[in-house]
Amino acid sequence: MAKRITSIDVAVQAGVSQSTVSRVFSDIEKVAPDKRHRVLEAANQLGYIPNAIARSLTTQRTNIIGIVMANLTSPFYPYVLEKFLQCLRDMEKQTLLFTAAPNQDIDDIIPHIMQHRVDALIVTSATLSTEIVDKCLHYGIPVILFNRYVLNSNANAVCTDNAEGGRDIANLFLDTGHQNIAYIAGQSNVSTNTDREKGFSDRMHERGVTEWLREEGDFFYQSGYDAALRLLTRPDRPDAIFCASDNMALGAIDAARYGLGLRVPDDVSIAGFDDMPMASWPAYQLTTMAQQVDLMVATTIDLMQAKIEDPDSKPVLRLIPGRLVIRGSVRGV
Amino acid sequence: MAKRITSIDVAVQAGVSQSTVSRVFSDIEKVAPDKRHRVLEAANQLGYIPNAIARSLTTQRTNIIGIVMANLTSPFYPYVLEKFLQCLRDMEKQTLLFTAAPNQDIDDIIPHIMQHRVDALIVTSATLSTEIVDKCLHYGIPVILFNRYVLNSNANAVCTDNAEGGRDIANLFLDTGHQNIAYIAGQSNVSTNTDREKGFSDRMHERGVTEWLREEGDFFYQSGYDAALRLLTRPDRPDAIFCASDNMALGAIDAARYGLGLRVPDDVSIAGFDDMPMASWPAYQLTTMAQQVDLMVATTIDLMQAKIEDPDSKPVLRLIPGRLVIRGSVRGV
DNA sequence: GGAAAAATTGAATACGTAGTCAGCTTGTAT
DNA sequence: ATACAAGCTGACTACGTATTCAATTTTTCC
Repeated sequence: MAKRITSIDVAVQAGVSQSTVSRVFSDIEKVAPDKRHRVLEAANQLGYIPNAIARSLTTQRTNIIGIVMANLTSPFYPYVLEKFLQCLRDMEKQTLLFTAAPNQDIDDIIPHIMQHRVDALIVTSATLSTEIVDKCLHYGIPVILFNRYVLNSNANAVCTDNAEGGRDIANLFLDTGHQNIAYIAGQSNVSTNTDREKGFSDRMHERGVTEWLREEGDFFYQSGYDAALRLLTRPDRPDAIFCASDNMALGAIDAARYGLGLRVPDDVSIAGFDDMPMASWPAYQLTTMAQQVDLMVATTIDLMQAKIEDPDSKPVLRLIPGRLVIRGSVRGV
Repeated sequence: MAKRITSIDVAVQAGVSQSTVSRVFSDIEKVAPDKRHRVLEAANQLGYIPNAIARSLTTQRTNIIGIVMANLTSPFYPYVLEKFLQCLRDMEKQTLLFTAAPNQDIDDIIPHIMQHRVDALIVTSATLSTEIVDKCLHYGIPVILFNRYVLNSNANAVCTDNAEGGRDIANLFLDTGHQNIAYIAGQSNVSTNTDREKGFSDRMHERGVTEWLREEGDFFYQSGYDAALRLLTRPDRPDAIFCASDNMALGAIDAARYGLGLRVPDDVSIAGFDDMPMASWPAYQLTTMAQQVDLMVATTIDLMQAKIEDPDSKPVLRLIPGRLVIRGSVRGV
């Protein structure tokens, strides 16, 4: 393993000072064309690659963005991650990715992240305590929550308008004349679930429906499958099920079809939430409330940039409307 | 935004030297219990968090592993990524994640990665040129290819035994009496495809079959759907299709069922490769050659560790056998 | 041609930590 | 009581770059 080449080596080789080499590579200050050329030549010859570590130490910027994720196994989040990676790559930022261990509190991994002095932290699918957010901000690390929000927190947040989405699905089922509607919840302590359920419930009440069936899952396929089995084997079988996630909706469809031999949507209508790629597959044709991921990601990046540039800006919650995507899993549309 | 707290601030507060603070946090050298206590107290009081950047600069280690991925949208790789993240987290390593832009050569992003002086680089779903691998090694950055290999390269590689898997699928179809077998290829310049196809072809020849149908896809769902449509609308309709990926196999199943009203496996048997989570869903019940992801990831990490500890160790290619998972999409088993 | 302005350059220093080395303290064996 | 070892501790420096400031060179404009 060879000696590591530093800017000083390049400087010596090119017959200039280390400052000049630095200037050539930071590309901001002016350097005379001939010297620039000599430096680049020397750098190329020696195989010099600037050391981002050392650079970060002096500039107090790492150009690294931390992303906290869970649930990489659900197909929705990989798509989100991919979008973030694309955006950040286009901005010449690097991405440090973190997941929490199954029973690990997200708050506990934040100090690890902070050691690396990321320029900002994007948190998806997990909620941070107000204290830890404030701690990050105190250290000058902006925090942006994606698809989560915490009231009275100092973190920026970008979120689908889950309540509105829930209302829309209630409307959809009622408009198409469904009589016996059920809801399959995700984990009931997660805001994405509670908001969707709240919107759904409110609209149901507004339109005069006061009772409906409810089962609880965990956002994943299997729980949707199981919950749907429970619902659809009842004597008062529902004719429509709103699932708090596409994952569960796909499980519900499979439960209806393969578990019980029912037809979707003839025997039971099923709607989901997210619009993950599989929702459009011929096998499912899931009618669902799409999250506008591209827009959400872009908004998140914008908020992040704004907060990096003006750390004192007030925290913002941006609600992004969902888009109802009508496919074939709800009858009567 | 407050002043950044450094080890010197802690040292002053605790009435010790900066060295001692460093020793307390690097946790290797001995420090008298009372001083250690005073340091920790002071650190806690001031909200001190060690600066990993500065640490990396002196230790010449970042504790960061780079991972290069493409195809996060195919459900197989998120699972792989999740496993890597778990393993690395357990080792107290951080993960810097990179994806290539659609038409970007992986070789071009390596310099960006090297700037950050990652301790090692894991490359999945992309192939590196021999030159760039050597460049990484020259800089002391071990490279481990995951599910890819390059002959005569100096990179370590961990790979499913794709050829053996292809042979096994050929055996499966022939043993169960299929007469007219087809193959749907992934991109034909990717080793995962060519190896699977080579194994499949060889075994077919060995067992006296010299001709079969072939279509080409790109490993993704839609291409499997389209290719299966082409195959299954032929007058000499195949009674078995081996798809080079589960993704395409699911597309093929949907094409058969929803595109053409055929039954799987009664009218056509379909086998895949990967065993991604959806393969086990009731809707598909896909018989497939499973890649032993956990074992592959663990092996990759092992090779990485070994190479970090002994940079001069010879490059190794580890073939991990696949496991045939029999479900319901192939008849006669 | 000369003065002033602009552009370029290099020396020196800061960034925050780890680790070396020498000195100090304490304990131990003689 | 003395010599010696062992255990701690602190001063100092390296890590590789960006950046400030002053010095130098070049350009511009009368």
